[in-house]
Amino acid sequence: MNDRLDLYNRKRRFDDTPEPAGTRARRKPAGRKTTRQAAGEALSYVIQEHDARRLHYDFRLELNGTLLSWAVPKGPSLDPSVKRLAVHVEDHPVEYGSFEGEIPPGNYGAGSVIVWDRGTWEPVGGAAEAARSYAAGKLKFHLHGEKLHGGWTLVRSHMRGSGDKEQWLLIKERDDEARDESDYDILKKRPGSVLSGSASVAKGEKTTTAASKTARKTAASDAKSTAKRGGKSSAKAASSTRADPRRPDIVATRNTQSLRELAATPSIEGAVKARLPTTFKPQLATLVDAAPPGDEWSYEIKFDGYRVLARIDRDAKGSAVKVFTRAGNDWTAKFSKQVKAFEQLGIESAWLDGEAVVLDPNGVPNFQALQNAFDANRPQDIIVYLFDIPFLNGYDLRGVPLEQRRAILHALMEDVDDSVLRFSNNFDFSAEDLLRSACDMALEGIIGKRRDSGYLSGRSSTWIKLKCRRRQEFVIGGYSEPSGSRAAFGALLLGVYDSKGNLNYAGRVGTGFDAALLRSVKKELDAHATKRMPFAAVPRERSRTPVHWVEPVLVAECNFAEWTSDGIVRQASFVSLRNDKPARQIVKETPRQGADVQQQTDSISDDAPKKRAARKTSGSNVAAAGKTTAAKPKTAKSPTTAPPAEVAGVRISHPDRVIDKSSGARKIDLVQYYESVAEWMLPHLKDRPVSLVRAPEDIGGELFFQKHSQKLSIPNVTQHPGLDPGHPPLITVDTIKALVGAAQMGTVEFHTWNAVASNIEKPDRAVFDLDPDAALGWERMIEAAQLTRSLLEELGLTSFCKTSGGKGLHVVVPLAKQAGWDEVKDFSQAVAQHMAATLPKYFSAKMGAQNRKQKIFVDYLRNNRGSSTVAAFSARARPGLGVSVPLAWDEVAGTTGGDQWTIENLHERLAELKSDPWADYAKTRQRITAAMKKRLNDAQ
DNA sequence: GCCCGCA
DNA sequence: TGCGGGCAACGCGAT
DNA sequence: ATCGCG
Ligand SMILES: [Mn+2]
Ligand SMILES: [Mn+2]
Repeated sequence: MNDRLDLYNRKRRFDDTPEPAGTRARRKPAGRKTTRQAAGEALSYVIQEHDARRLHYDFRLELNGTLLSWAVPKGPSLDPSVKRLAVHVEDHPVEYGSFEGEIPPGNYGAGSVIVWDRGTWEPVGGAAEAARSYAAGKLKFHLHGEKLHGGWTLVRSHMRGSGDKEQWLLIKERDDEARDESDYDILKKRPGSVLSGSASVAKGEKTTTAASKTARKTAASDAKSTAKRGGKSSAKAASSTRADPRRPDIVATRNTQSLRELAATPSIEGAVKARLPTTFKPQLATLVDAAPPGDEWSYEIKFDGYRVLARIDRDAKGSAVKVFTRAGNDWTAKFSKQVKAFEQLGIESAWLDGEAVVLDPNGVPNFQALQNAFDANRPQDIIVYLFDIPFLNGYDLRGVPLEQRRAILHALMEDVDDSVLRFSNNFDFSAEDLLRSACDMALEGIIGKRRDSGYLSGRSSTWIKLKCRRRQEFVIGGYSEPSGSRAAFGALLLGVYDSKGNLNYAGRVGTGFDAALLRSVKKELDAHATKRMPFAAVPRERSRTPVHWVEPVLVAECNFAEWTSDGIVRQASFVSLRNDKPARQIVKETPRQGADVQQQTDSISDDAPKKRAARKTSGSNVAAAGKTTAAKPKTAKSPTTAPPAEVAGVRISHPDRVIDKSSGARKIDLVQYYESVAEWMLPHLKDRPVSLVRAPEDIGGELFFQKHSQKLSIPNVTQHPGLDPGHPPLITVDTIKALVGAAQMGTVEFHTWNAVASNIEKPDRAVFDLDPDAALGWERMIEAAQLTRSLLEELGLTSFCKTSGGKGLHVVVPLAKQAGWDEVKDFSQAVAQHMAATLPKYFSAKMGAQNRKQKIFVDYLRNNRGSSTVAAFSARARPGLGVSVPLAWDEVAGTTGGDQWTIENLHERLAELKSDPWADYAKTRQRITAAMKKRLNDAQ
């Protein structure tokens, strides 16, 4: 039986998509040949470019009446040295090979499909042999397509892809058709469809695939062509049509040349002679949910990037150009390429305002890519879009209308190197149209600015931002009980079906309802109440209130900010119940990717990457006099603590709340524990960025991980803006007040980075986190720690041991702040791998439970930049509230478990200690040497 | 635990 | 006023 | 290509 097409047919709804329905592979209309090869006909070959969730190329070869298919994420390469991953996917009907068009949202594989190449293929050894080769996992063949020719190999790798997908590799054979990837990228050189007129290649027109896919519908692209047609400068065009007639506009009427002359001494109306300030605060946009009426606004695309201010001053001693973040951090060093371009603007002095972005392969600004570019120190990948010029050549232009400032800026940028510096255009469309286009293109939103406004530092209403919200239907699978005075229910539990028919949990929505809606929705919920949990897997969240299930038949339309990578919606807001669509058809809709923003718009701005907390370094240094200074060990529980209490000068709310049911420990006990160990603990926290595990209710309830300062919520912690680009400041806990303050805020665990804030790129320690298979006895852990120590010692490194407070031990290696993150990480990986290689019965260097059966996982991954490990003396949010405790090596053998000490009993140990078991830690001066690396290398 | 957005 | 949601992100390894 | 884990 040939059932290979069943899956394909099941995944699609044929009444709803323009794709061909598969006829049975072998059952054909009368008169048609049984199979092509039987008749000696050539076998067809096709590559379809499929712009689905992920852009990929479907590589298909006809054999035995169907199309064998692989998804090749990166497409084919003519370079024999380049292997391209090809994920084996289900067979497709032969007819599908000529399909080109849109697969509507909601259908499997939604997105656009074009036939990128087609022709015939010829298996080496003939068709009969091909079936065997295919089964054996190695196909050699020749292609006769319009784009691809010559010999190719598809080989099944030993690797396995996700699901039950086989991983194959697509490789060009060495022959006359082969080309070096670096000198000929066929995907770039021959984009587009080989069918019909959309083959831009035919005309030799250079078009990116993303642009060709989306250009047709975006207002932005129209904007560009309009601007292009209208003249050299769209900014100029804009101002000439929009200038306020009451104010004679000396800028609007000028051409570029004339504007540049004007720029040399911009003493125009509104400009004031002024010295160039040394610091400058940017103007920020206010979030609004609807565009204001009227045409006084011009719009720009909101970039998902990082706000930068450039200061140019040729009179300055030192370098003329400096680049600052919004918070005023000097990031000049990260923008070496851009600095050169700034120098070439021919400006004497200025403040320039813009946004740094990295465009992803689709031409969409991508914040993650930007971070990567910073991390990898690749300034050449970064493009700075400039949109304003508040100071120029001795004049303060903040009083000059926006349009005129921008016209001058644009003129100045006429000849700039646009690979690193660009002018960000504006669009004179209706905000609605532009926003829709922007959202279509998976951009974040748009920025509106009053045409006639001056430049106002800080948050203001003359700049606004309109954000894209996603919107789609969800299946309601349950609801949580209301709390307080809320009626009916708290939130709806949402789900979407996947292609296999599983209803996957997709988060919850608890807002957007008014009282009437709550009531009417509840009525529906009650009508469909069930004991049966409808999701494929129980949602793994911990709900604040109990949940109830309903049959998965109700459909809720919601809007939301975005999907998380876990398939959960963020910031969902209820819109309405829908009964026009069967629940079974509700699937995750993915926004269309693509749209080369750079080509289509040249546009830009935004106020800042992500929300960033307001600046504040709180007065943690104001030492509270007397009683609360040094930790006076207050070990025992306070017998009766009348709420609210005060500890170390910090008010403690709900002191008597039980936070650990298993031990009965109360919030005040944890707070007092931290107060009592502050003296011991603070040296481990000081100046070290910290992530917090917080449990505001109790450790059995909702836990969350906090890496950045949340607005100003935790009192007394120190904030470090700029260390983690694009995020609110990182936090350090440097004082007892901060420590207790954090505990007051529900912090249970403190996890520290392997570097200090003052030298964030140079880790000062490496950590080996020994994680045991649950089945192993503690002796094995002791032995493992000692073996780890021996190896390190052998290499010449002194190490220190502490309990984890949970199940294992940590071995910590102090290092001089010398090597970078990568080097330390690579070294620690080498150590872990060496251990796994020499004692494979004892150690594994691979994470994952199945790699650790009867073994101990040497977790070196804690040594990544931004990773953290639970700090010494931190409690753990687990039953019993274990504590991570530093040990002398000669004590290790006598330990009984990773959670041997708890917030309850640690004081006993501390009271008995004669000296700090880690007394030598601070004195240890050592670094990773080439010799050490070599020994590890040679050994393995 | 607290800030924010929404009713 | 009171409620609910957010409060990390990234590498690794499996399938 | 995507999921789950830590
Ligand atoms: Mn596909
Ligand atoms: Mn561990």
